[in-house]
Amino acid sequence: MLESLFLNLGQHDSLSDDEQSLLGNLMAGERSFAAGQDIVASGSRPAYSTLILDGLAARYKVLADGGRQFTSLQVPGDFVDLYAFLLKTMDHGVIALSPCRVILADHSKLRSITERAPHLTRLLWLDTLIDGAIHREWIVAMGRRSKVSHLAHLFCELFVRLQVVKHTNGMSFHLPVSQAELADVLGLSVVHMNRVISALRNSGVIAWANHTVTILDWQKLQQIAEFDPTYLSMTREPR
Amino acid sequence: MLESLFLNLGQHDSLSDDEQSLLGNLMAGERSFAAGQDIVASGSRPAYSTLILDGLAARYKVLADGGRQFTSLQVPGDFVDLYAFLLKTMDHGVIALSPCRVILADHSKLRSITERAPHLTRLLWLDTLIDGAIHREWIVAMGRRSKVSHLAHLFCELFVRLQVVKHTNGMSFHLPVSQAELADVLGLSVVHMNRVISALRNSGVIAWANHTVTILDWQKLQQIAEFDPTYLSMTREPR
DNA sequence: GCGCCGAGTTATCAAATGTTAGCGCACTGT
DNA sequence: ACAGTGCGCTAACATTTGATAACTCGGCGC
Repeated sequence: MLESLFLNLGQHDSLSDDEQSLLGNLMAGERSFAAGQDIVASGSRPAYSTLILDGLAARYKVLADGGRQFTSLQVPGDFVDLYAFLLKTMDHGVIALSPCRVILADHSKLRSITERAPHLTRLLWLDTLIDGAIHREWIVAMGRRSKVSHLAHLFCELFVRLQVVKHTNGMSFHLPVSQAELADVLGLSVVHMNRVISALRNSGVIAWANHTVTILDWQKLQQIAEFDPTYLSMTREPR
Repeated sequence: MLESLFLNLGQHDSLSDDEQSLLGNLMAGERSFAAGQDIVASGSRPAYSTLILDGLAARYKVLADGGRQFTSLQVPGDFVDLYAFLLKTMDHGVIALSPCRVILADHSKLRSITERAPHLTRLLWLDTLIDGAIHREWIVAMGRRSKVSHLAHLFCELFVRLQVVKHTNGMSFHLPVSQAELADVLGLSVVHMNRVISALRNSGVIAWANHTVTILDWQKLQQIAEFDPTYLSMTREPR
């Protein structure tokens, strides 16, 4: 059941049997959320962190004028709020974009991992660091890429991340979001989001229908996005 | 000499004498960089992480068309690349925006801290988590705030962060950046950056001259920015 | 079968933002 | 004193992006 977690953490360095059982022991209490439901509420002080087993979720903040901005997309094998273990208070919410199955990690058990399992601790720390690296890439995309390039970059990132946890199907992956939700990822109006999507479609590098994205020209998509996966740290080495 | 590091880490939870001496032992090898010099090069695999003792630095990426985007600003007491300890390869550069005095932390010594000092490890982890929280706030600002609000938010954030390490002077702080550099923070053209700065100045909440920002109306600046410092985790509690 | 409703799409116009160019001022080196 | 240079600032115009509205289409409940 924790296969996607093992695939995710294990891509960076090998996980010993002991570590896998520590993780198995850590994760307990499966839950389900419907699309649109809050998985973690802004302002709360959760006593556990949440791992996605299945579904798509996102972190978000809402401003006074009602504007919403997603700050990350979370796929199976991702902790959506591992940082809450040390940050304590959630300064933003996490929402299920599609029906989500999740499993919980008690903060007290996480703490005992930091006391007793340094290597596993470093791998969990690394997981949050990659989170940060993705944030930085999003900042660059929002600030200095064209909107088409930004969207292309997002598709590259999602494809690669989903591939790691075996949630791609050939050159396709499931993306259960509306154009309005995607607009809250890129920081655009819905109308302009539609224009950008049309442009990327017309360039012939992707198709997107029935909530499924198909990459028609991976080479060219990467070029448009100037995609360099270094920031995802997808190499196995001692950590 | 490590006072700003102690102020920075110590604001979140108390640092024992043992932990302070561990940190003292960790940090060695002072260096200086001139404004405009790279402190860490993109693509490198540093064997140590860098702490700022004095000066202002920034992480950045450069795109193919020459566009540059800063992804963070780093003040005294900040590790500019603590994550490189686990991420291994730098996917971006770090530049000195003003003359910088820094001190280094060997990655091998950092690793031994994770093996032997769990509480200090958690505080260092926390430091990188706050980094991530700041990134998320920047994403929200870039995506959904007006440009004036974005700039106001940046000033709020810098003021509060500099206050923690005692680098403010009343309601003023030193900000040794040109408008062109600031444009690379907000993701704007230089011309538009100038318009935004003028607008914020004309609203009477800040003054900015001789590389010194003075907050004239802290209340109103926070309102314009919708600033909520929760994300900076500035409360002292067990971590 | 019928109508409602959400999502995608397009058109039109307005506002925000970028580009290019130029001016003035303070600072610097000669 | 002088020219050169970096930086802040402004103008004029082009392009991108947003706001509003309307139309289509398919799913879904009645």
